[in-house]
Amino acid sequence: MSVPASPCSKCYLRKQCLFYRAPGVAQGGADQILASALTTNIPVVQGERVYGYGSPFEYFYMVKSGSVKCSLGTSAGEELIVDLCLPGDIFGLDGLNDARHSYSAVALETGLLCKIRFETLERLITEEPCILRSLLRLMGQKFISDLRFVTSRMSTDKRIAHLLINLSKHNGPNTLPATRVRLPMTRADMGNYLGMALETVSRILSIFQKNGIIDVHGKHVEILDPDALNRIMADREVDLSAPAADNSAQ
Amino acid sequence: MSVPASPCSKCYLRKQCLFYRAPGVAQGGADQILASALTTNIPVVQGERVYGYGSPFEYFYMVKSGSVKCSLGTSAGEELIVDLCLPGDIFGLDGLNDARHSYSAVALETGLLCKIRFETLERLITEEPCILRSLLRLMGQKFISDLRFVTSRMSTDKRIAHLLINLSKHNGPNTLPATRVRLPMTRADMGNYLGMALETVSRILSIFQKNGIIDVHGKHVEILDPDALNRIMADREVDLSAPAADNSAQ
DNA sequence: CGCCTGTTTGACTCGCGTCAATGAAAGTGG
DNA sequence: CCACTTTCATTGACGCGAGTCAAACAGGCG
Repeated sequence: MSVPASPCSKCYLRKQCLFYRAPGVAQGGADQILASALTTNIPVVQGERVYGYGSPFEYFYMVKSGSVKCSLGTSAGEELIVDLCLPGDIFGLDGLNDARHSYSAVALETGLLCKIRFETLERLITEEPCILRSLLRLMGQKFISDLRFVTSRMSTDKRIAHLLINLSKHNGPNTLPATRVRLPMTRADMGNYLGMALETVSRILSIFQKNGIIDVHGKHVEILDPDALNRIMADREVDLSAPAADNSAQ
Repeated sequence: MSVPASPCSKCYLRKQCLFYRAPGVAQGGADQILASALTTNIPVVQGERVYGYGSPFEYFYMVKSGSVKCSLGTSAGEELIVDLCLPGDIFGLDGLNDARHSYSAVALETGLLCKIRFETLERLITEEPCILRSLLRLMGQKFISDLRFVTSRMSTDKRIAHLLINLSKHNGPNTLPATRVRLPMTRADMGNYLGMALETVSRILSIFQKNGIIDVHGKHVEILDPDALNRIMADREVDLSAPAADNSAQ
């Protein structure tokens, strides 16, 4: 083909990328569509706001590296983090119901984003119906997030276990091994996201550490006993009262 | 026109109906599209399951009268009500991410539903792009539900106030006045939906009643002091310790 | 009339939020 | 390179909101 290779054809996330893996689109065709519509590798630094509440809705974004929090603001000035976006995740869908964003999106870590203009995507959908399927499936995924169940039903230790397991599952082959997790956010943000006080986050991480389940150093967590984490999350009895590891030499 | 009038042209919900009010579609055209695609006035009785977890995804539904709860099941057999659908609301979008529903939908009250086959809707989108806008806006609305904020940040009395206000706002001109609310669900379901114990629901309703804010009789609630409800929700100090009304004769 | 489901109310307990103080780490300027 | 400031994290003490357990009550239905 005489079409120039899209920048996505070598992206390490291409297998999980919404736009790239649109089912039913021949790869060459998808590349062509992408090359014309996507803006790739947009750098963002930690704390940078990608968009704010009420700002005009123009793009869908994807996290290529780093992480992004999407949060909802209140009249009292508090925030509620409603979505945590890691590499491969999409955000920006909160602008769909009117022409403005109802969340704000802030980079938790320095990284790279890709984006596609919504109008372009709409046009592409009418030209290539299978993209609609992809988009709807993607939105469906965001819908059935179990976060609401986690925050409204699970005890605080279960919530932390849940988050740790989720983060470790998110580690791809190109990143850390599944037993090493980098917490992308502060304790305050974790608490906000999980619906608990930041002190509780810290306390539970300490308890897990005392029991030899994990090893915490700031934002870096080593999962020593994944089974224990799973047991905690699965509601089976786990004794979190007595230290299990011989940390006495410390 | 020789096209027969669609059953929707006289529906009392037509102004808020997703399919009917698709913007940019000439009314006659919309009617025609609807007549061919919608199944209207499907009766459901209280407790009837419209679809269950894992059942094949075929339709989008709309509540015409009555109410429907959408809930997520857990391995332990509990349920979590994630959506409460009142007349004019859409449900069924939980089937979008794969070909099966991830929620179950159960009628809370006897009423009528309308439905549209998803495949048909997909085809209509490619023929009439403005329907895509409608659908996406609708999905966007579901996204930015503030329920997560309510359940994870507000105290239990605020949550109840929030629900009562929402229900009263939902009363259309054809239904009850804004000061009269019919609770569509049991205390247990309310608690489940709002993330609290059913006893707490009952207790708070009683407290509101003692303070002369509402008058409760089973599922029927008369809002005596809407301002007080709004103040409770808005975090301003409201004294809920002493009875304000002269109910001593009771 | 008794059964069953749903509601109300009380008593008790405890998980976790709040307040507070200290410690560690990271950024800032001279 | 080292003081200073600021942000972030940890740990303890304390109290309250709300869950759990339990019992009595109301209403609907066969």
